[in-house]
Parts: sequence; C-alpha cells; structure tokens
Amino acid sequence: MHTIGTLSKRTGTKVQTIRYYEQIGLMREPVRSSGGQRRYHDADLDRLAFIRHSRQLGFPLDAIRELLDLSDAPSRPCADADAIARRQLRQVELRIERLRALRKELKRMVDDCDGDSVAECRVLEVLRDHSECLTQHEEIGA
Amino acid sequence: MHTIGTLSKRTGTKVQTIRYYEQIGLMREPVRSSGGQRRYHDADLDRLAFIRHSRQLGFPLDAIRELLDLSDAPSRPCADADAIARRQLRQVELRIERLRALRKELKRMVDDCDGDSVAECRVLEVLRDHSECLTQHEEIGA
DNA sequence: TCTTGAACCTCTACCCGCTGTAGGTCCTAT
DNA sequence: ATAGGACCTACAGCGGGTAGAGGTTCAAGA
Repeated sequence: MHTIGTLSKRTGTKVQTIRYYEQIGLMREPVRSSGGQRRYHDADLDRLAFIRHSRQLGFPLDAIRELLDLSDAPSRPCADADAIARRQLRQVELRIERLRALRKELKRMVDDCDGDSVAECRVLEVLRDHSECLTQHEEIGA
Repeated sequence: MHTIGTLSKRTGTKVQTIRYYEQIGLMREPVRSSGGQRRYHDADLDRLAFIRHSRQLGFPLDAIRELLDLSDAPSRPCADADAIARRQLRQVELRIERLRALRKELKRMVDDCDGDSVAECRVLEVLRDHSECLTQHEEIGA
C-alpha cells in the first residue's frame, strides 16, 4: 500500500494533480486509512504511470480515458488503441507544421529588424500590417 | 465610427473576444452610442488587428501588451520589441523540438503495432512502460 | 507514552485565452 | 409601428491543472 506522496514521487505527479485525476474519474477512488488518508495498490501506481506517460506524449485526458478502458478490457484493443495513437500522431504533425510556418515568419521579422534603425521597427511594422506576411496563418498557433 | 460587429468581421475576432480584450485592458474603452453600444475609431480597428496578428504568431497576451506599449510610445522601441520577438521565436523553436521528439516516439509506437497481433498491443505496452521509450520527454508536450 | 512536524485532508479560487448561454435592450429597414 | 438582427451585461465553463487556507493524521524520536 502506498500513500499519495509515494505515488507523487514515483511518477513525478503533483499530489493535487493525483487528487484531480480522481475527481474527474481518471483514477479510481482508493481505499482509505482509518484516519481517512488515501492508500493505493501497485495497480494504481501503474495506472498513474500510464496516465502520466500518455500526457507526456501529448494525449488529451479524454483519449487517455479511452486508452485506459481499452487497456482494462483487452478483448480487441489493438486496432482501437492504434487509431487513437494515429490520431494523436496526426495532431502532433499538424502542430509541427503550423509552428514551422510561425517560426519562418518570426525569423524573417527578427532578421529584417537586425539593423540599428531605431525609428522604424520592423517587428512592430510587420505586426501592424498583416499583408507583409508570407503565409496565411489563420489558425492561432500551437 | 464602427460597431463591434464591424470590428469583429474585419479582424476575424469574435465579438465576445473583443469585449474580453477590453475587460483585461488590452483594448481601450470605446465611446458609447446614446443607447450604450460601443462605437470604435479606426485606430481601435488597427489596434485590434495588431493584437490578432500577434496572437496568430503565438505571442501571449502579456507580450502583446508590451508590444502595444512600445508601439504607442516610439521613443526607443526597436531593441525591446526585437527582444520580445526573439523570445517568442525561441519559444516556438523549443516547442518544435519537443513535438519532434513526441512525433518520433508516437511513430515508433504506431509502426511497431502494425502487425495484426490482437492480444499484445504495442501501443498500450509502450504507454504502460516508459522504459521502452527512446527519449526522456520530461516536460509535457505542446 | 508523548511530542513534534511532515504529510495528509477538504474546499475554494485561480491561471490562459477565450467561448457560450441567458435574458434583456437597441437600431434600422420596411 | 414593428420585426428581427445586432447589441448589452453577467456569469459559467473548457482543458489541465496549480495554489492556498485552515485543519487533521501519521510515524519517528525522546
């Protein structure tokens, strides 16, 4: 049996976050000590590790919930889990593309501004006038 | 004089968002019609366009506030604005790097899972066991 | 056995950057 | 005069937590 602090240390998750996961039903309610403190099984530790690792890979909590369900009921999980992972991969690729366009724009802005012309700031100019941009960055970055 | 709806259409910003910007002090309080509706000058339109464009480039609102201040008082803005833009560029580059590591991990996971072994799902396995990862992705993605 | 003090508890509010809803008012074209 | 779209305020909620107040429990040392 582990305390919440042990889970926290072992998975690098803040104590509040673990309680938050319980609150939103991602972690099961653990048994309690006579004094009302949470006591966890090894299985809970594993579950939390799974959650944290998935978060580190950028999965949203909803997707993690699905993955956990699949993991719990291993009737036919592979195809479904695979689909979730592929979806996540597409998301990540999309974000990379968007960020690359942003980087290009920012780089151009900063590079152009390199001179010591104080009166006319290229950075502010570009921000003021969208038409100076190469790309159409319709969707907000990230 | 423009209505809030005009600003909304012209800058692609939702009406509520414009009011929100006013609330947090990013947009100035406009004059009102006799019936209490907001009426904007061209300068406000420009300011909003500046804000939106900066957001599209991923600047957080705090940074935009600074940029607007610099833009308003053009005594010595260039170096400061440049610094803000460079900071943003670094942030974007950092995020790209992190996402690339994520992508690699996800790709490996998904590719490995390609077989039709239903019982043993590679995706779930990797999520369960962090030690199967190549990289240490300490900080949460995005 | 008692005492400390670290770790635990609940509850509430806050972060960013909006978005949505409810319930009401204004403005303008017909 | 009226219809109905655009506007108003106020508040709640999203994701994914984080911080703090104010109180209790637990375990190790004296």
